[in-house]
Amino acid sequence: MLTQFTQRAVRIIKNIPEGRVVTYGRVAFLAGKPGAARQISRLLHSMSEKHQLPWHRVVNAKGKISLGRSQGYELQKALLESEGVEFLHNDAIDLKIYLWNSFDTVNSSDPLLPVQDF
DNA sequence: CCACTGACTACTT
DNA sequence: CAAGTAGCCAGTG
Repeated sequence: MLTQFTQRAVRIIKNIPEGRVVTYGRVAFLAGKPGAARQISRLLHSMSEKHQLPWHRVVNAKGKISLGRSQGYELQKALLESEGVEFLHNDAIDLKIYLWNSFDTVNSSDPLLPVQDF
């Protein structure tokens, strides 16, 4: 039996558009449990295959990939780059450009329009 | 029920 | 910037 939080998180992750990313904390926040970022990683670990989640579109708050080299770092980076996500010199993604807010697509003609943080 | 573990985060040194 | 700390809470045993 999955918790409501988990179900919401799964739905949110499945809605991340191609070429955009979200942070663990953001997913937790949108799922109703701010600060429960760690549960998202656990969720991805155990359910990404079963629910066909775009797990590679989830990165940490620094805009970096949290996977180790032996855990799929290269694969995640390759998948993101194939969707058009660009990495900076320090292997980080510019969240001002690629972070998906779930709200910024409504009135935006440009999907890459920078989102404001608050 | 208790203890422990995370692909995390924000805050403080 | 690096390192430490304290929250976080679903799974697992």
